[in-house]
Amino acid sequence: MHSKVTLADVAAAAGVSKMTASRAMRGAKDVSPKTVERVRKIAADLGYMGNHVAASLANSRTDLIGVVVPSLSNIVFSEVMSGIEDAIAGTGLQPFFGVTGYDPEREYLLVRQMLSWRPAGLIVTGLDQDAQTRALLKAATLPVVQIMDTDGAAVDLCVGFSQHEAGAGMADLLIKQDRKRFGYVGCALDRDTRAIKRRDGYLNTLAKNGITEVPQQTSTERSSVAAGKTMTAALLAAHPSLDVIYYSNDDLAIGGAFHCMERHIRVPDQVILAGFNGLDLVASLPTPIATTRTSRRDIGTAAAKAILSRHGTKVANDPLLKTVPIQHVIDARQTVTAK
Amino acid sequence: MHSKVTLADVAAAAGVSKMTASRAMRGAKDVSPKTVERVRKIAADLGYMGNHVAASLANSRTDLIGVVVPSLSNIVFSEVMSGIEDAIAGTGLQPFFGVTGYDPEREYLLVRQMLSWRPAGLIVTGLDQDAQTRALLKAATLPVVQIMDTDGAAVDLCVGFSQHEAGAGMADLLIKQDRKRFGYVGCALDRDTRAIKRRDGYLNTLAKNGITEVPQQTSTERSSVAAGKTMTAALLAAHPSLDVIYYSNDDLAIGGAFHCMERHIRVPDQVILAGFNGLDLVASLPTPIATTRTSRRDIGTAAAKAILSRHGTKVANDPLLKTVPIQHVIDARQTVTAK
DNA sequence: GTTATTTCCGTTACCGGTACCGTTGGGCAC
DNA sequence: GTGCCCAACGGTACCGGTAACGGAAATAAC
Repeated sequence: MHSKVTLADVAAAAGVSKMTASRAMRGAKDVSPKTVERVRKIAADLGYMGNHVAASLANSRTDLIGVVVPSLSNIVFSEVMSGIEDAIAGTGLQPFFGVTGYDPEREYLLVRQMLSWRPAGLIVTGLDQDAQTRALLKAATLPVVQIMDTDGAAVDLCVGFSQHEAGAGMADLLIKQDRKRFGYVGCALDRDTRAIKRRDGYLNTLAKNGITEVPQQTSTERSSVAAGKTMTAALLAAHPSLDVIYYSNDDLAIGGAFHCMERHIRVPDQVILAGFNGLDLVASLPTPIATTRTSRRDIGTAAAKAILSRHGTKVANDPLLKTVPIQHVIDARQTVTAK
Repeated sequence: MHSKVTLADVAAAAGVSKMTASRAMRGAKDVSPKTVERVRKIAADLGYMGNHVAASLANSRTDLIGVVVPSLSNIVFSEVMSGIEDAIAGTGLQPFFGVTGYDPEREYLLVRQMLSWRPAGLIVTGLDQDAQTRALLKAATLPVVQIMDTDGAAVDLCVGFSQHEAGAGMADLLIKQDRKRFGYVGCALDRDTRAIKRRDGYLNTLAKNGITEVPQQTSTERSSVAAGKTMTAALLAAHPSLDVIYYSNDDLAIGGAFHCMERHIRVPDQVILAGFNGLDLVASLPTPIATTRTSRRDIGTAAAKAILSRHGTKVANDPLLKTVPIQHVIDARQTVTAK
């Protein structure tokens, strides 16, 4: 039975002490090349497999990195995780994740459970954890990176961009297009705090420009192309004269684009549709829609690197606030300028 | 400093032994309710947080469940992970994942690393691991679930459907539409073994029906809507008379649909576009495209449940092969029949 | 040849919990 | 009061590794 082979067995078979066997397996110093080779050969023959659990307990540090995201059905978070993966590939670190479903209580339990694995670092989405979760994160002696948002106070490290400014920036850009009748479509606004911030930024900026009548179509269901389609239909039915619709994200905006294609509503001549995220997909749409490009992958990579730079360090380094650039575009199909 | 509070500290503060404190915290038997309350109160005051690493070492079993997927940029695997999450939510199990990028060598290293965490179970994508990885999985004394594919021999448990039959089934359905000129567009066929199986099923079935001339447009780049668009353009430029194009997945097919919209090629009258996966998105497309609906979430859920059912069990139960149904449709927009 | 360095390996003491078994004391039957 | 039983708790020995330190043999320095 392979999995019962322990380091002591290997050591015994090789005629060395457990300690030497350990060093040989890890490639540590103070072992002769001959011994290393012999130990490793025997380990392979015996089917020995290291035990991370014991190793982690012994040197009181794991190679785990916890990732807390609100959802997996949103491709954006997959891309963030993908960026994390890229950054830690080859470093021996293992990501493990949990999904909150935008539920603060679940987030709290998740963070607790993760912390009790004593990970090397924690990456959590957003800055709006509730009090108990924040307390937990603050008390933890490990690097914590909050991502995707910079509107608020970070517990430790922070990588993202201002969601409020994202909404405001898109509003500015839309106003410059000389439009008059602005609408809004959003989902999950009861729990997606970042979507709320974007909407607030959007509405505030419109208000500053004297635009206070902004018909909205909202729902608590989760974002999807299908929802975008039906909600656009509803909004335009009630307010046919709208010449701008801002959506809480690209999925909804794509749904809006599909609705307009079917109804032969000219986009963007008659109505500009503006989403958020800059999904790859929107660049291929037959219809030009506006969006805000965000570099999710870079955020994941930067967050993971921030943890890596602290890995092994006992003392806390400089706190970090990294703002990644975003880019507002009226036609998502325009080529991306290399940065 | 919170995180240095150990169970011994709690025990000392509560005036009980470590053992009693341990039992109190876990809600085990043989502790009086009064003591439990007192210990827990003190633990909370001290900010005590359990240590999964030590606990796992002590009782030699973890609550981790490893998930190996080839990619995260494909929404399909996010959905699988989402299904896994659903199944284990509330059970105290923690998923941790790794991404192979369709690279067998990386998969091997990943599986090794995961196994050295002694997880409660392992979920890996596909049946086509290389020899060394298979050996590793076979030797491991834990439930291993291979998902997404049933064409081949499983190491232990298996949840999925026949990729070969999926391709064949779609070919059958397309032939029934009375089409004559079949084409194919695929990406990543150098490494995505499941896509290869679908194509083989497709081509085999066409051949059985006397259709041997099947123009193909392939690429090693990863699937995307953009790739689908350009590859469709290329294929139709070379073979304008095609009246069916089968794609290796929905992303490419959607790109094809977008191309046809822009060029005013009538879909499906002039050409049927058939994808694979049944992404939610395709149901909202203005243009009807064909697809095969697969229940990714169910696969994830079933895989996780299979592991759960063995959790804690020492002996191996019955091996399992669970085939989940798939559904071929010519118009993805048609309503999904409840199962 | 003697002393100062390396090089290489072993001993000891944990890391922070839990399983297992033993012990204590109070309630109850008689 | 004696004996018995069970609830409630404690002592000990690990789980499988690694850090820290120490010591002996081999090499270098003089």
